[in-house]
Amino acid sequence: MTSTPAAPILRIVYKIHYRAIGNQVYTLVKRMILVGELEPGRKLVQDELAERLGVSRTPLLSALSKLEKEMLVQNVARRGMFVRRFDAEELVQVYEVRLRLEPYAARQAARVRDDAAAEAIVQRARDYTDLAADPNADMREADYEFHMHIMRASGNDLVFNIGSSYNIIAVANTLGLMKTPAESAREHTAIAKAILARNEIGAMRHMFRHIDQARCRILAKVEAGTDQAATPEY
Amino acid sequence: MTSTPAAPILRIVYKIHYRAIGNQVYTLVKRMILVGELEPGRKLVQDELAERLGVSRTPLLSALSKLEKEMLVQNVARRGMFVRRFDAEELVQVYEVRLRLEPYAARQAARVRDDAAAEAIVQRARDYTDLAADPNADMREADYEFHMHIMRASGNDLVFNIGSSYNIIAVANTLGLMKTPAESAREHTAIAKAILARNEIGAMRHMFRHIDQARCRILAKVEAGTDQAATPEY
DNA sequence: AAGATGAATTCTGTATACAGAATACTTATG
DNA sequence: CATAAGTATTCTGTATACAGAATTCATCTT
Repeated sequence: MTSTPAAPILRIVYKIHYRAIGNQVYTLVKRMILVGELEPGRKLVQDELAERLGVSRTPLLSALSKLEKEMLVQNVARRGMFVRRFDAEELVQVYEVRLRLEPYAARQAARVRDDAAAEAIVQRARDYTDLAADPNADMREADYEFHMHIMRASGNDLVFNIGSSYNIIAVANTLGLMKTPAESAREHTAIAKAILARNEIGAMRHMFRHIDQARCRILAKVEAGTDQAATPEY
Repeated sequence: MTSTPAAPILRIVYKIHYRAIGNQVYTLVKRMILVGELEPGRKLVQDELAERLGVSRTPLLSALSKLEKEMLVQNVARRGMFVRRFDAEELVQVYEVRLRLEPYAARQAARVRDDAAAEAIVQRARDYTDLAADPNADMREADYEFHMHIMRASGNDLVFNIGSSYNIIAVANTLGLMKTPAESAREHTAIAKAILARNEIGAMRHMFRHIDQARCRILAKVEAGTDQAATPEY
């Protein structure tokens, strides 16, 4: 933010966007998995996938390594990479993590006082609401965008990184375990409003409930008689 | 846990350990960074590092991709990979995340009722205490082991994965911002005892305080006049 | 002598090559 | 006809090769 007079400015200016193929491949494959084009359990034959993307196996390998760290693909030694399967049990774990991180993120977003970011969040809530009007729309992308904007606005890069890494948010919907879009839309709106109003506690609480409800819903499906408290202290 | 009679058992039995070089390289480079052999800001020249490890650049690239996702190295397009620099600000963010996840992990570990795991945690607390007797011992490894054992015992794979990915725990100590080993040793012991006693709430609270204190200490160093609440609700 | 210009070198990003494991296929064998 | 053995093929894991960007070094200009 502060100027650094001694720094060689040109370096930054003339550097036209260059995006390594490896990164593009990473984004593409990730998307292919999340939208279900590469379905869970499927083996990712490297030559095949590389050719399909028009690249060699080298950048593909980098991408798959990252996705492996994200737990989106699984590497079975000497057998290959497979799109990972998520069961409801694992989904619960994801929600346990989200339940701890996202309320904090929402609170920070409300605290940070970045009007542009707050507006962007409100806009994502609107987008979600608009899309929710269509009964057979795919809500995953919109949901992801809303939540990621909040994590971004929190100012905590690590939270943002974790959010985008383990964004099984999208996969959750695939399993058909989520609440109705209309319900979510209302909650998103409430969260966004609280952030815009700089209501830290409200943002945090709304987010907590939003995620906790989804979590409970999944939990109920996993098995009826879990003694898991509905709302843990932390 | 339940047996699957139809599954080909042999597959699992005869599969002798095979560990891809890529994974070994990943572990090695990570260690080299964490112990400071590859110091922050240093450029990782691929040929040089590959030769030093006795491998080609291909597996090294996979490893570096993963480390990039862990935020341990940074890739500057067309310039190379660099060991990332962590400032106190970023360290605070790490602690904000740990503050949300680790108390939960401790609570789960106390709930899970896995005696072997609980014993292992107690042992790590002992190891830490023993090492703390030596005034100029490097506590990082022991600290890491203690915390990771708890996350492992929580049964939540995602938490464990996040913990091992963003284990800037070690880097924290490097910056000399931590509390004294003796102090930590007492806290570790208290946490371990609570877990062994299946005291969920106690384990959670002890862990919370343990991390919160470290967090406050760092926060104090970052700048004296932060209005950040010492103990946020979530 | 300071700066600009251009050649030489280093190093990244990506493609290709190759050895051996895993798998599929084919042929023998009871 | 079912099973086993042997062979061919596919595919992973890793090494090597190569084009071009970035950097360094030497030379030239004013």
